[in-house]
Formats: sequence, structure tokens, C-alpha cells
Amino acid sequence: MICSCQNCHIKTIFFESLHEGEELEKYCNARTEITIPAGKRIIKQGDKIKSFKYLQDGLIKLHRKSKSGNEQIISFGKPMDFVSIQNVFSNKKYSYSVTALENSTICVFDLSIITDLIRSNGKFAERIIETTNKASNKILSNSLDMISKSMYGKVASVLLFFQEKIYFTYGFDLPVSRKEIAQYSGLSIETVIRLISEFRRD
Amino acid sequence: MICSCQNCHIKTIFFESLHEGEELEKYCNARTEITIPAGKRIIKQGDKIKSFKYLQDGLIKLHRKSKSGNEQIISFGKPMDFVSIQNVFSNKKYSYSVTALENSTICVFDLSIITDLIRSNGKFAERIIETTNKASNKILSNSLDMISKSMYGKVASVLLFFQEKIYFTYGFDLPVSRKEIAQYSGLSIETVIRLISEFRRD
DNA sequence: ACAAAGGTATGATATAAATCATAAGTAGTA
DNA sequence: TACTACTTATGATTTATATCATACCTTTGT
Repeated sequence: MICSCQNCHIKTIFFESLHEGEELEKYCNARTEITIPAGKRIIKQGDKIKSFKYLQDGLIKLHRKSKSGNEQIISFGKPMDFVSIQNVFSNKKYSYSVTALENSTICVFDLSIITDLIRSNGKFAERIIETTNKASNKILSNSLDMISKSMYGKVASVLLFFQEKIYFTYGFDLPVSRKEIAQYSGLSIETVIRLISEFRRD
Repeated sequence: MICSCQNCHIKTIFFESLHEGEELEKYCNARTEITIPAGKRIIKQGDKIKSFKYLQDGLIKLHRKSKSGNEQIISFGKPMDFVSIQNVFSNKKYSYSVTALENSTICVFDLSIITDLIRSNGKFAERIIETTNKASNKILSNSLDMISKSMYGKVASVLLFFQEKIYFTYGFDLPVSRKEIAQYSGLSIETVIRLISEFRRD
């Protein structure tokens, strides 16, 4: 049996820990690939968690409505930066939303498939822990950085992220609005606009 | 066989998923309980991870030296707020330090014991994922709150944390210095001192 | 074509927060 | 005792950042 996931560039999450044959087949059949257009929400904060999702291709933002009521962006992410297991075992509902910033592809699994795999396949459990921890460590590390930076550092870090981690070039169109950068950095929109204007002049 | 952990008030992390007999005995024997005096460092950022640790009793701070070189406090934690697995599978070295704020007790396991348990006991793996995710979600959520709060909100949230989550009373001695609150909130020391003076006057 | 809504832009002003300076209290210690 | 280092404290000043106001541009819908 041939599984198209063998060509997936982030197959490392699952493949190495699954045995050929029954287990692999089960995994393959349970998978649904969904294409998401830019701008569309993939996961809505507060919704019941019914499936396990991860980003296969594209660019997304994680965001949430904070306790104080304002919309806050948690992180921008490419494949490997978003794997949805974090909440699955500690929470019945999503504590954040996910929205596509560019046309994206996600893979969706029925939750029980993943739960069964974790219970029955120790190597897989280990791999899931590793992958999700890496993703959430990165998010936490960036959030902690945001707390102690000046406005220059905050905005520059966002621009650098897209330049160095996403587009690998100087001339690119920002996939996010000034408002979204403000929601991510905790600055006001006007401050972000002013800083980007200033950076552009330099 | 009787294991003293049966009286531990956070035994829920492990006990429910372990079978009586061999597995439980292995777990019990592998455990070392260590008493840590207030002020002493438990884990040092950059050190190789050789064991699995969690806080059984007391109060600790997680902290790190950030990329920009300043000492930053990540979170203050009581039992259940700190379980060290986060980095264990995704990192060879600790990316943060842990220091006791009050006399504390930690439990230490040889790392291989926990790894073996995860591989062989699916229920345990699930429980570990749940516990560590809860701990790191809480830390992330608080960090995200810090990004968009004013200085009043930042300092007030620290004072409220100790009042509502640690001491359950109005009159208590802060277990942290003004400097530590500054390192946690990203504010200057003077600002923190001023705000606490102001809160006290009200 | 037009209006409406939202994004970008910039100036003027007010407020939030850092920095600089100084001093008093407190603990350790020679 | 006196010295040092560290924490808390407060005032004066500067700098960083938010807010308010206005305008232009682009997109969307009618």
C-alpha cells in the first residue's frame, strides 16, 4: 500500500514511529487533507476539540481574545510551528483561534486515532511530546522576548521573522497588516505604522 | 509494598496511570526526594538534562538569561506549576533555570525511568502530556497577558497571584523582591517600587 | 459611480514609563 | 564599630508610547 504522506515534507512527525503495515494504513486512511484560502479561520477559540490538526503547508496566525477582551495574536507560524495537540489532552475546548494568512493546507485526523496511537505506540507518544513541546517552547520564547523589548525591537523582530524565516529575501509583501503586528506586539497601530515608515526610510 | 508517595498531594500526576506491583515498585525505588532551602538554585540554564524533576512542595521561580542578556523571570510556581518534562524530549539542555523562593521539596527521577514508562505505558504518556501541557499553557497565558497590560495591571497581577494563589490572605510578606517583580513584568525597578508604594497607600 | 469601511499615513498633544540622582534602611562581615 | 553591598524609597527630568485628529488610498458592496 502506498500512502501519499510519504511525500509530505513534515512526515517526520509521524512516520518514523509507525510500523509498516496495519498501523501505517490506519494512519493513512484516517487523514483528511483540507485546503484553506488566505484569510479564512481554521480553528475558533471556544470550539470543542474534535480532531487533531497540523499545518502541512502555508502560513497561519494563532490568536485569542484575552481576558481583557482585546484580540491578541499569539504567534505567526509555518509548518512545524503549529501542531494542535497542545490542548487536546488538557482541555476540551480550544483556548485560541487559528487563521490562515496565506493559502494553506492542513491535515486533519479523528482525535481517537491519535489517542489510540499514543496509548499503543510509545515511540509515537515520545515523538508527539517532542514535536509539540518544540512548537510551544518557540512560542513561549518569542512571547517572553516581547515582554522586555522596546517598540523598535518588537516591530523589527516581526519584520525579521518574515524576512529570515518565511520569505528569505529583502523584497517581499508583508502577509500581515499593521494592525496585526500591533495585536502581536502589544503596541498601538499608529506606533507600528510610524515605525515601519521609519524603517522604510532607512 | 507501601510507597510513601501514596501520601503525596500531587500523586495524581503518576499514580492513576501505574499498575500496582512491578511498575509501581520501579517508580517508587527510582525516586529521590530532595529538600531545597529558599534562595538556592535547583536547575541551571544550559546544564545537561539528566533527570526528571517536579516540585512536590514549596515555591519556585523559573527564569532565564534572554538573548539580549538580561535576567528575566518566566513564572512563579507552586506544585503542579512546575514539572520539568517540557524540555526533556525536545532539548538536551535546560533553556531556563529554576530557583527556590521558599524552602521546597522536589522529587527527582532518573530520566530513563520516565522515558521507559512513556514508551511502555500509554496511559502514563497521556497523563504526562496532559500535566506538562497544563503547566506550560498557564505560563504562556500569563506571559501573553503581560504583553498587553499597563504597568498597573502588570504589578497588580503579581500581587494578586501571591494573594489569591499562594497565601490566601491579605497580610503576607512578598516572597519576591521588587527587582524580581521588575524582571518578571519587564518594568524598571523604580517603577515597580513606586507602584507598590502607591498600592499600599490605597 | 458612489458610499461605506478599513488600511495606511502623519502631526500635535497627552500620558506612561525609564532614567538619573540621592538617600535611608538592612544585612553581612571584617 | 565601620565598611560594603543591596534593597527600598522618592523627586526631578527625559524619553517612549498612546491617544486624538485628520487625510488619503484601496477595497467592497450597491
